Amino acid sequence: MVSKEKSTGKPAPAARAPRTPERAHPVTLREVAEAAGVSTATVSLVINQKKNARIADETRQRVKDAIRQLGYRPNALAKTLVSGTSKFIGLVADGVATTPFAGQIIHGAQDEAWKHGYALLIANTEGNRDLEKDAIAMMLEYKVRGILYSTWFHRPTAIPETLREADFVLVNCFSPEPGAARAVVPDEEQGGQSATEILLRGGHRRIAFINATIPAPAKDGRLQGYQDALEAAGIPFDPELVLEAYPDQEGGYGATAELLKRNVTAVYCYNDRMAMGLYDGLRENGLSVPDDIAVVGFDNQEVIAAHLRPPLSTVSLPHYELGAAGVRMLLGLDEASNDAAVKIACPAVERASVTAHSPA
Amino acid sequence: MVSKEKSTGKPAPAARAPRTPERAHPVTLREVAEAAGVSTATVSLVINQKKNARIADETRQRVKDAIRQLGYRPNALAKTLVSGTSKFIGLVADGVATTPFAGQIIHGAQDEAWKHGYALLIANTEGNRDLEKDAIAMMLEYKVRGILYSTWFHRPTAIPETLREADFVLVNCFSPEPGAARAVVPDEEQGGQSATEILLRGGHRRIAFINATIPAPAKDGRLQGYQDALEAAGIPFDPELVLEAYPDQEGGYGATAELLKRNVTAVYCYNDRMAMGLYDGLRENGLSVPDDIAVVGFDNQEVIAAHLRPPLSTVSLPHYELGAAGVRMLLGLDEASNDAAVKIACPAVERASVTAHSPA
DNA sequence: AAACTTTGCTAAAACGCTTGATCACGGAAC
DNA sequence: GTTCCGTGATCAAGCGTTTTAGCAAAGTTT
Repeated sequence: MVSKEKSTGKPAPAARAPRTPERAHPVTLREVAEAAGVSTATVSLVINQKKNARIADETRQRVKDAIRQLGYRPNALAKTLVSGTSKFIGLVADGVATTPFAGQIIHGAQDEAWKHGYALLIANTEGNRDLEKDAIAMMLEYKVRGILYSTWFHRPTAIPETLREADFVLVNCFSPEPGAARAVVPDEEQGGQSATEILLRGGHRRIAFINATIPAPAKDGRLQGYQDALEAAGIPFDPELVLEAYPDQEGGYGATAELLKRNVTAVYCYNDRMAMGLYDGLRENGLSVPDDIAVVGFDNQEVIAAHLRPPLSTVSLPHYELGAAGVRMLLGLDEASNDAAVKIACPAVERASVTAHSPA
Repeated sequence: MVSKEKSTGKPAPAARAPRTPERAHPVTLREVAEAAGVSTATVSLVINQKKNARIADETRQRVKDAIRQLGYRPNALAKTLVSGTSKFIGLVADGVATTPFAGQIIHGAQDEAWKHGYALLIANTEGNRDLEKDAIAMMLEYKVRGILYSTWFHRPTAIPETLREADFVLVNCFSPEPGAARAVVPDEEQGGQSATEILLRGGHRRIAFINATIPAPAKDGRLQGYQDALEAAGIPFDPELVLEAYPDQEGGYGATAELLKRNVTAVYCYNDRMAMGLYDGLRENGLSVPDDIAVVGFDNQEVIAAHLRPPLSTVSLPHYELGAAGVRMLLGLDEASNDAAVKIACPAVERASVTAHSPA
């Protein structure tokens, strides 16, 4: 019974299967053209809805039917070959997943790229310079429109040599050499100011700031913002109220004792993790948030901030926006110069760790 | 002074700039060939190191020099056009960033794809069916080798019609119709068993399980694993010890009172967020972890688990591995059938919330 | 009825690359 | 002095599109 069933006609029910044509080679323009009895040029014109193309309605319909019939999908690769410019944007990240943050950069970049008809090509380098070089090479070979070079925390970065072969934008990082590249970063000063203002609005006057020990743009910026907010409120800056600790849960916890000596009613922590530790420290000292001490953090690390008891007021790092803005800058839709990084606002997120009304 | 400086020769110092040639059109094979004084075929042969190509060493060197000189980058798009098969793998995710988890799937998929010479094309759909359709269409047009369809939490899913036009694998989800598709999911049963075993190894015999209220493969699987572990340890299953609560911090906190009535020495929580809430509840009742009550969670949500006080023992959801395994299945490197989802182990992560030695 | 104009469509080149077929040439074998 | 062979390189077709120039037929002016 295993005879050649070549010319006997298809026995299967799916006589002209529109889907999954046995995973042969994909349907091409030419095949559509043949099916519709026209030239490939005509099919192309129909597909691309060229306005000044003159095609009879009847023909147009015939082509459309053939396309549907065969389940034709245009080959985007071939398209870019002739047009010369691809519709790819590369995103190289030094830690896609090391942190919950990086995902947001991808997300923002992807949404924005999509909006303009671009596809995102991502590469994760985990900070490995060799991988990074390969990743960039790959992107260059795919003739990306440009590359977003991003870091998972805001910092200065050296620009890889090969990156310069492409149009590129730094995201969440910047070059220490001025004028070297376009960049988009979070506005740490404004963020620090907003964080402090949450406390000021709560009626607090003696506000401590637990800063990080490790140097970073965030360290300086967030402090500056704190000072600016105080100044705007007419409160003299007291260096005594600025502590420093390692920016994690342990650091926050460990800073409790020092903090309590300062006799403050409110604390602004460098980040949410420190705030989380501080919560533990305060609790152990029988103090409650926000009644005894109001707390704000920074970063809006959802999993922490939204779920602490009480939920933590904080300031968001605008990772989604950074990704999106990076794409817009790359495509020339947003203003940007090499001379100064564009700063994206860090919006305040108010929760229950600060009471709105003034304390005693 | 705005005269035509066309034929006056380049005044700029960079006479034969090897990098960034004024962002003209990219250097092509032909240009390299001309520079080296050979045919494009020869250049191609040199680049691809064809073994049975006979090229004189002298020529080979000349070509290589020209490539370096001009900063030539092969056009990967053109390459795939002629070879017929692209080097793309698509990843569609319903929540790249909604959760810290999804990033790990991307990461794993990207690393593995990379390893086999593939580039990852990602799309984030936020569960929007229209977006999803567009995303899949885009990937089909880029002639991807296949598509990874992933969800941010383990669940059954309907397979989008267009997805069938490609080779695909479900990642972190599965089709309710048996035999419909290859899939890779976390091994919830084993995970639940491992979580329970951590407590058993700690010497505990009366172990509560706070399960989720919302139905999910995880709910059933994690319970099953708990029962399996007890049975293996010769401990009769007591339904009284299984509570249910909404799987978040509030739920865990709210379950404290009920839990304390059960008179247990250990608790296994459906997830880390519940454990986080439970910590608060226990603390309010003057109980300490792990001395009074040992706790394990599930998910290994780093930001929580590693930073609670004490750090939480838990079980990892293998998102990275899911992404990587998905790619391997797609490429046919791992065994896989349509009949049953491949399960990836959820490794235990022991921290300080369970003491190793037996309690009173 | 001759001269244009419009309409509907196609031929063919081009995009950057790979690859099987082919060729010229010098040396070895007969 | 043919014939054969190995070496080193080129030719040319083809991958799936887009796009410009152009052609034939039909319609519109004079």
